[in-house]
Order: sequence, then structure tokens, then C-alpha cells
Amino acid sequence: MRISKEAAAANRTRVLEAAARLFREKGVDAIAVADLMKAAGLTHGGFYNHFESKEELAAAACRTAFAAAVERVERKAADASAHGREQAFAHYLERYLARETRDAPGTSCPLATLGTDAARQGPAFKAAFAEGARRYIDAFTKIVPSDPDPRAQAITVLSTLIGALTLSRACVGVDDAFADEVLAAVGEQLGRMG
Amino acid sequence: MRISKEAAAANRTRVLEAAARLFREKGVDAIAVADLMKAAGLTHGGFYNHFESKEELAAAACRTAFAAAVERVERKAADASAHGREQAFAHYLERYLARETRDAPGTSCPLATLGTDAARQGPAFKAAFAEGARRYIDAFTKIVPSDPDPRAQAITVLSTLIGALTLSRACVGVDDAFADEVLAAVGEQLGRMG
DNA sequence: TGTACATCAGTGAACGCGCGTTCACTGATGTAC
DNA sequence: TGTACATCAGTGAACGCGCGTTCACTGATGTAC
Repeated sequence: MRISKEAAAANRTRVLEAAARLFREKGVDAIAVADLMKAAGLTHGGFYNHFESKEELAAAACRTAFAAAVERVERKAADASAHGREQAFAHYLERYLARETRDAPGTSCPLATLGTDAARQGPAFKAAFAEGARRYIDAFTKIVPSDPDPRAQAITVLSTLIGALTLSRACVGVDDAFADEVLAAVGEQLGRMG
Repeated sequence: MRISKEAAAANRTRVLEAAARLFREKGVDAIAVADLMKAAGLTHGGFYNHFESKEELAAAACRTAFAAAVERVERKAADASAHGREQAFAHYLERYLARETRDAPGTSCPLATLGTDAARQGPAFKAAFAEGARRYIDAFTKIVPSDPDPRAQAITVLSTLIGALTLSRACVGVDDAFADEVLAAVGEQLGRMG
């Protein structure tokens, strides 16, 4: 049966959001088109009414994930100019390195969850990732403590956060003490910068 | 035809080494058992004479990758006590963040290449990864510049390196300037610590 | 505004393909005598 | 040391399954009059 344009657009959005979440949780290769459609309350056949291929959808989902993430950083950047960088930066670190963040990869930083996927995916996905990463860093540069080279500092701090989350997620469940130690150690070391 | 014990053991080793390389390059899910056997010069049917399952092989390949990597760090740690930490640390950073390292994930640091896989794989793989990560950090703690908390510093610097390599690899090929900037920025920022 | 029909989002069966795994078979190796 | 046979690593066909993608069909929506 045909469906209203608004309903179709809402379906498309739900598929994209499911993809942005599930790809971050399980990886692009581990999630099937049918899983995505099911998560959006649809059947798999209609997928190609919305997207040309799984590859194109993956790139779009990457953009969706980054859009939300960059917006969060921009909001923190607004806080930084209103209430001071130190506080905004400290808050940012605390949330980024929280156990709840680590245990919810589906809604957390795409740099940490999709970076390795991007390295192994095709050019469309990589391009979406690279653009998201650039925007993320531009926004993050406004939060980072002042430094002779704030952009280099933003890149470095972000690399540290990405690595810490990756390491902690890799080990959680089999060595929780170590997984937690990583978050605590990095939080403490970066905290000294502020 | 039956084969000598030594030849069989050599075949097993070749499969493991192919897996340690290919899993790091393309990811565990993207490499088929048949690809591994072919890379070792064998046919796929014999796989189960050596390994119980792909899952078990993946955990063993993770241990193989870490064994070589930790040995490299231990050698650097020996340099560090012989010729001073600053130099050993500086050399380590330079190699870790080199473009050649970034462009050869199959032979480079398993923390950066297998971390996201570990987060998504089963407990056997995660346990192999966690043990490798602990050993890597124990060795790396001997190289890192002195600090009130050298272990926390080792974890933090390693997180930074992992994140930088991940970010640079994700973007290389679609935004080489940005991919190179990440390596340069992190190298410069970490270089100041020494 | 009401009617007639073309459009097209969604459905579910079907496609070819590659995957992990199994299996009957081969024949050189390793061993018991 | 030499012979007879059991062992078992390697082969390649075959298995069931899930994947991405296609397609004929449905019927409410959107549009032309």
C-alpha cells in the first residue's frame, strides 16, 4: 500500500537513525539491511525505495551520527565562551570518559566507534567520516584549554579520548578492573591540563 | 596425503601469521577462513585439523599479533634502560606515528587495529586482547617519561597513539592532508613531554 | 468539490553468492612388530 | 633394519544459512480533470 510522503520520510529517518546506532554498536559489516529495516518497523524489501545500496546508507548513517555528535560539541563550545573553558572542558572529559558512555557505543562519539570501520570501508564512507571528523575537531578546538597550537591540542586530546574509549570497550566484560583503570587514568592525566 | 609433523606445525604457524596480518588489515569479520588458508598456501578443508573454529583461531591470531608487538616494546624498554628514556621514547613515537606504520596496519600495533574488533567479538577474543593490552602497557610503562604516575601516563600516551592512528587511517585516501595533520599534530604535542 | 486513475512506499518470495563447517577420500608419515 | 598397517594432514565437493539485492504485487495517496 502507498503511504503519505510524510510517513515515508519518517520511515527513512527511522532507518537512518537505527543504522547510526546499530553500526556504532556492532559495526557496519555485522548489521544486515534486514536488521535495520526491522529496527525501523519495516520489512527488508522496501529498503531500496530509500537508498541505492547498503554502502550509500552506511555513508548517510555516518553523517547522521556525526551531525548529532558535532551539535553536542557546538553546544559545549557555547558553554565554553559563556562560562569559561576550564569548566566546559572538564565537563566534556567527564562525560566522554564515563562508564555509561563506554557502555552505550550506539549513541556515543562516532570517532571512536566508526573510525576503524572507516579505515576498512569504501571511499563514500571514508569521505563522510573524514568530513565529520574535521567538523568535530573544529568545534572541539573551541573547548580545549589554551595552548600555543589549540588545533593540534584538540586533535591530540581527541585522539587520547578515542583511544581510551576503544581500549576500555575492548576489555570490558573480561577485565572490568583494567577497563575502568583506563578511563580513570586518562581522565586523571587529561584533567591536569585544565 | 599425510605430511610430517614439522610440516604440519609450519602450516599452522603460517595460517596464524596470515590471520594476524589479515585480521588487522581488514577486520576479523571481513576475512574468510578460505582466505586465510589460501594465504598460507592451503585449501580451506584442512582448517579444522588445526583450529576448533574461526572464533578460536581469531583469539589465537590476536595472541600472535600481541606476542610480536610486546616483544618490540620490550626491546625498546631495554634500549631505554641502556641509552636513556628520552631517546627511546622519542624513537618510539616517531616509528608509531610514521606514515609507513599507518599504511601497514597488517604488521602494526594490535591495540589500534584490533581494539574495535575486540569490543564487538566474543569473550575468547576479548580475553586474548585484554591480556595482550595489559602486557603491552606493562612494557610501555618502562619507556614513558617519568611522571608521578608512570602507569597512568603509559595508558594515556598509548591511548593517544591508538586514537591518532585510528583517525589517520580512517581518513587516508580521501583527505590525505588531514590524515597527515593528525600524525604531525600528535607527534608534536607528545614530543613536548620528553 | 468530487471522481478516475497513475503513482509509488511497502510486502514478502525469490535470486545468486559467499560464508563457516562437515565429510569421504587420499596417500605419505609414523609406529608396532 | 625391514615390513605391514594405522594414523592423520591435506583435498575438494557438499551442507545449510544468511547476506545484499531484485521483483511482481498491493492498495492508499496524490493528482488531473
